[in-house]
Amino acid sequence: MRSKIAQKKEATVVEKVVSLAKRRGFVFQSSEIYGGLNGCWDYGPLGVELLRNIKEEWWKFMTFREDIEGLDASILMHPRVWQASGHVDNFSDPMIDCKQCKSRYRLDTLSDLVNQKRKKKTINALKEALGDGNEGVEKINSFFVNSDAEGEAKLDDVFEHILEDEVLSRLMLKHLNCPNCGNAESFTEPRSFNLMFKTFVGPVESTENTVFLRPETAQGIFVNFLNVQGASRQKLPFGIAQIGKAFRNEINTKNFLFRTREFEQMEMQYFVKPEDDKKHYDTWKEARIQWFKDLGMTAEKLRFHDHPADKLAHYAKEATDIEYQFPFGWGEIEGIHNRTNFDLSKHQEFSGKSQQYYDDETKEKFVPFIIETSAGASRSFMAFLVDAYSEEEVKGETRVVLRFHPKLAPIKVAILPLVNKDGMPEIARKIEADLRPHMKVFYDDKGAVGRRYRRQDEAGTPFCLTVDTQTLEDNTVTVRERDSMEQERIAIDDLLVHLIRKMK
RNA sequence: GCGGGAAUAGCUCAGUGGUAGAGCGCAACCUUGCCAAGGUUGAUGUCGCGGGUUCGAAUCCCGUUUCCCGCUCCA
Repeated sequence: MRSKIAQKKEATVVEKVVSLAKRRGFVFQSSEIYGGLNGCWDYGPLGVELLRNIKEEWWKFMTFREDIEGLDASILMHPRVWQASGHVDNFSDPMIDCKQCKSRYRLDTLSDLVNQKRKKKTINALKEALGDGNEGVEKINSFFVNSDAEGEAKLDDVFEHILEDEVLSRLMLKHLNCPNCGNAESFTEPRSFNLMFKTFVGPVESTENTVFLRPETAQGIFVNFLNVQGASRQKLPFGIAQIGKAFRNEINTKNFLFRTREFEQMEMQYFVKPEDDKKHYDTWKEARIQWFKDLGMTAEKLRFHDHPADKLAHYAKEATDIEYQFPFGWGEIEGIHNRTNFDLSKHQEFSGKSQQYYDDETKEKFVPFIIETSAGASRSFMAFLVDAYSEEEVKGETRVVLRFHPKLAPIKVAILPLVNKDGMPEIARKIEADLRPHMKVFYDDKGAVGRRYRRQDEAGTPFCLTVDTQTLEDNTVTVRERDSMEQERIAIDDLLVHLIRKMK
């Protein structure tokens, strides 16, 4: 158990990182000069490099192999896609909250929590409040008359009908006490929590022109399954990888980049024979956590969180999250799911187009199973950033270092003339020009060299090259390593090879 | 969506009704001799935003936005 002091200290780590992120140009708040936009963030000069490097490493990991193809699907898709996927239906349920005890209820299941006696009392109270001859009362009476249900079920039926009526449900909720805490008049207005952003195709804002910003990139892969398979002549098992933005109209945003309304996903959907699902699921599960470790993320701060069978999503047979221990607690950075043939079957059903795969060996047609690896690029960014952040005491001063893996570091090498004279700047500029085509470099000749080192530490630059007096004599420079602060002398001619080797 | 806290220079913060401040950072020039510590000069604020009270508001009141924490939610 963590103490309050420990929690407080941990909380400040996020604050420090947010502060550093802004100061050094990793992350800015969106539309800051207008007061910001809730849950949206912009990646600055260093941030965009880090994010690109993360995505680049993922892309190479996924597609530099024989059995995975790349894809970049449109963000806007046919609205039927989201009906087939279940996103439209599953997330349009109106909800209410109890202001007293903070319980949340789905309006369509609220009836189950209210007993007969209470229902009767509530309906009567509603009718009384409306008054005789009122339209609403007549409507309620017609619910009774038209209900096919018998006996007690009839009351349930009517109660549910009232809840489904937009006007009557609001009125009835005023007479219904919270099933949990029993308080009266403590419900909020019913609200729909559809997580998808809507917009319109074409200039007319009408229902039939409504499309959604995708809430996940996966569906773009699923609907292109046969296109990709045919074009690439792949055979099962094979995967499709995609990186792209997705949008969810979250109720609450939270924890810096962790829960945002616009975010980026790195998804790879692996299509397999149904009987091989377990094997591939296990393989990908291990491969994905190893990826984070190989890029320097602290192994002790990574774990699996397997979803128990009774809490699986409607499409999943088996699921796990890769979680990172953020300062605010464990949080998912990637999900690995066995999605079965749910998605392709649904699209087959809704589109009327066969999504079956023909196996030449067994001469069988079937809808493949899908093993999904779905990583959050934005969340990974935050995890890598937080994980890299460190402070240490050096001669009584605090040294702030971002210990990025060299592959992820926004700037790979800083080139520093020790002093701005004796021809050192000229040599340093020459080195800069030679290295720049190969990697992101930064030239700095301002102020004392120690200060320049520290500035690079804060940006996470793994190597600093310093041109000094000895350079003038033997054409070597010092290569200063970020984490150890140790230096070695390397001949200028060997620099490129040396650095590339160091960055592996 | 509910409750609590916060918002003043790029960052960290002081400023309880009377001229907008400090440290660090940043920029220019000088000086340099390997880990943020020399010198000189300089820039930067609608005190989150909008109303109100007041002769006068960063300060008091109301609203609002954003961030953080807790609850809730997270297919």
